[in-house]
Amino acid sequence: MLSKKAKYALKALLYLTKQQQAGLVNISDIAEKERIPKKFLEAILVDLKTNGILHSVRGKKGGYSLSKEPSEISVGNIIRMIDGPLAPIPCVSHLYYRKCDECQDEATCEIRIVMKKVRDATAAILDETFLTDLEALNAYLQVETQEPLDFQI
Amino acid sequence: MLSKKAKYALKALLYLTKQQQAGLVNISDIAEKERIPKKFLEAILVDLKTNGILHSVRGKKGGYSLSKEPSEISVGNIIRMIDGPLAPIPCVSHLYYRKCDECQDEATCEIRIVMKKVRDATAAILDETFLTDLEALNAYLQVETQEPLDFQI
DNA sequence: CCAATAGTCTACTAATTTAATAGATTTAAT
DNA sequence: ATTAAATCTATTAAATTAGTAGACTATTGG
Repeated sequence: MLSKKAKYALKALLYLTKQQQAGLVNISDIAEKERIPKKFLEAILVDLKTNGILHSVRGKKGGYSLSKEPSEISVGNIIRMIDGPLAPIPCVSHLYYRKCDECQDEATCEIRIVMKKVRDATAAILDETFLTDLEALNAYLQVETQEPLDFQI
Repeated sequence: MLSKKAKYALKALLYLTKQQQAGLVNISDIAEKERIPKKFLEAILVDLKTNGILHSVRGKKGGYSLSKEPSEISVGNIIRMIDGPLAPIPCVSHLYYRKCDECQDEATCEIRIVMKKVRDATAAILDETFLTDLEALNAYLQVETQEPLDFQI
């Protein structure tokens, strides 16, 4: 499950992507428009800043902006920053590899193989979806609302 | 993240699959061989029984066995029984659909579209991997241990 | 029938993670 | 100097996860 924190991060970053030419955007603005608890959002933005994708200016007229191009910030990156590994079990993570506590022998663990497939499929999607893609998708959905997309819920 | 509980369930069921012709297998046996805390395993097995994939006999000489063919029990099924939806957010789940709390408008939520892709890719793998597949994989890994598989960790 | 063995039920607890909140501090603009 | 904004430290509340304890019930074999 994606945490609320990660979802808030995605929403905030997407908002900043849309507002990119507006310059600095302040926390209260993001919190209000995206309905994110302000204090919680504060912590999230500091986190994203520490991870190098946000830039901030303090004081009056201060605020946040993206410090990288939205075409270079992937959903996978963002989720990893907030929630950690995409992998369903630690032993199949690329960037956060860890031996599973319960695992007797990694080399002959069948569960591991299946979960590796899941992690690879997930990463293939999330690491190739960038903020610009979400922005484009949003624009599309706004217009096509009358005629809904054909995927099944 | 897959919970330990779900992982224990998978291990227990795989053990029962391997022991299928041995008839009934008791909790202590599974717990010991798979190194699962016995009392915790008890609860898990009751859960799986309630979900209709295990059969049990009480009393001396009692124990557990699969109540369906291992070729009909998918990893996806098992995980859903223990951890709930495969979907990373509730609004893209097929079997456990729920509106996301934070969501203002589902129809124009970009995050939803990406997460739907992830849920579909995950389900495609887990719903098509059955206990028999894991068993076969295990047999393969046991033999080929000398020459490891060529996938990357 | 009774002792041993094995599943079942109810209840609790402990640890961890998630989702915040409060309040003081620092920085910059006007 | 005042105001608006980010930042830092600390705490808390709720939920989830992982596990434990102990009494109860059913079956078998002597």
